[in-house]
Amino acid sequence: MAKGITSRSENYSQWYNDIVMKADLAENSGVRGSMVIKPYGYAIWEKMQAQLDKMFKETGHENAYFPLLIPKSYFSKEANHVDGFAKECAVVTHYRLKNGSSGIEVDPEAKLEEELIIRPTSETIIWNTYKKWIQSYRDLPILLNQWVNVVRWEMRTRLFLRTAEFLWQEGHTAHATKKEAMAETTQMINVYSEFAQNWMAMPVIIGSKSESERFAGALETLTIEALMQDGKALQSGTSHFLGQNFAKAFDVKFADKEGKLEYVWASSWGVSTRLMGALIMAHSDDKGLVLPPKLAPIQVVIVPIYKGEEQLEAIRKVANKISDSLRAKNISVKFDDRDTHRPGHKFAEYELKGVPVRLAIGPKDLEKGSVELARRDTFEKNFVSQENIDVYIENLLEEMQNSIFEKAYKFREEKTYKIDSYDEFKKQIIDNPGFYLAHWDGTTETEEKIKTETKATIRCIPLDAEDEEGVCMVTGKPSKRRVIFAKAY
RNA sequence: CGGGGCGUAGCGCAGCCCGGUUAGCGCAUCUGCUUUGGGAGCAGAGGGUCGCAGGUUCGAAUCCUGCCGCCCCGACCA
Repeated sequence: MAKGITSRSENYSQWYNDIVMKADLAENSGVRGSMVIKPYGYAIWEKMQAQLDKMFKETGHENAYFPLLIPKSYFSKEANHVDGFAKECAVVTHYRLKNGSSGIEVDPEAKLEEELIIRPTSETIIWNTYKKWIQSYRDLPILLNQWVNVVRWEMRTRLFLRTAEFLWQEGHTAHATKKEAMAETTQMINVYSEFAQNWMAMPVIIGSKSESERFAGALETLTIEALMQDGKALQSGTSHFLGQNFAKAFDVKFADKEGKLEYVWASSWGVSTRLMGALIMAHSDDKGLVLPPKLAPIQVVIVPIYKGEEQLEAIRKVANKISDSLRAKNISVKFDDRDTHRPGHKFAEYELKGVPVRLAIGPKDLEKGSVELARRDTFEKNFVSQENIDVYIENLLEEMQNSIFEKAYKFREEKTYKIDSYDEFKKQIIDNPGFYLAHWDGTTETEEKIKTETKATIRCIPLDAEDEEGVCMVTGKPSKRRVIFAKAY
């Protein structure tokens, strides 16, 4: 029995919190909604970052950095964009403190002429900059990304899933044609999908957002949607086709080959530390975190079981040899020879932290030339030979990566239903949450009605959905394809 | 911002209703010995502005007033 982890069936959100805390991923800070990401949690994020960054660069993008503080006036330039973000902006109004009667206070003398907004996203400051960079079609495309923190003053926050300050990357591209900007938007949602599925072992559905769920200022929002173990959907990454909205707002024009002035076409795309939440909820169990091997900071841990210094030394020799052979294959290993904790404690701890493979080496193994190998995802344990164990583990990690994906995929398939009756839908979405494929008449009113009555929203209109003639489950009006409804985080 | 709950040791809590010696318990920490193939045992030790400010009282963690903070549920959202 895991010490102090609430089971999923008992209280899912408590289970989630317990994992985050007990696996040492993050904790709340003194500021509501702002979290401290602890070393182990940050190590996972770094692995995600490294891979995504590589994929961005492989698709021709470069990294840059734009400032944290954005003049308030920039926000008023794109009407939809302001509407979307105005309610959740942190605003800097002063630049100095002083000693007052009741301690340190804001110096009223030091009021800013123009207030500064702490970026909730960077379209405005970036397009203000692009204006200076773009004159001709020869300056295009611009393909930039930045890894930064942003602040959105959310009313209710949850570790990783929704925090007031979060880490993310935001890509911002500028193109000469609509076609190219659209292609970029699609390319990047595919990059996210590939990352989610191949690295996070998390199946996702690619789709476009309905108008009401679209990014503020976008003409089209593509999304990857994943299903969590409680049957709720998590939007895990988005890629936006911004049309010429920001170019118009910031007056960014370029001369095309004929010398005609045209507005620039844009895309933006991002994933955040919310992916950590997705990773946790997609795979973990009542014993703790389950990590796909490709994102595990420690892939193999070796726990010695010994009596006395002499035996530990003998085990250390074997452990070092195994570690060296694994590291030669780029597999991360930790030999935990702490004398302050007993083996059982360590076993539980590494299960909690989701280390994929655990080796235990004791006197029996020294005799037999074996090790005890336990895999985190299935809890299977067996004794394997020390001979060629590096090859064995290399294959095993790959198998686990696949098997974790398969499990999540199977779960999603089991929780995906076609539904045609609205009455049935209302009942099922509560009793048996999951992805519901239903016909919808395409109107915001119907979408709104469903949201009010069931709390379910349209997660996306899947890109690969087959055409299927049908009628809207609410209004009976004609529909050409099914969309995905679910309750969402 | 509306509804509910809670602030007592690093963490989790009891005590408060019904005021009364030195404010307890579990986990964690420290020391020592024994232990080590699934979260060790025993013995001892350290650690508190009882959220803050007033008030009532001979006496306040406990009663009263005000303030602050946090958590949960809703509206908002990656």
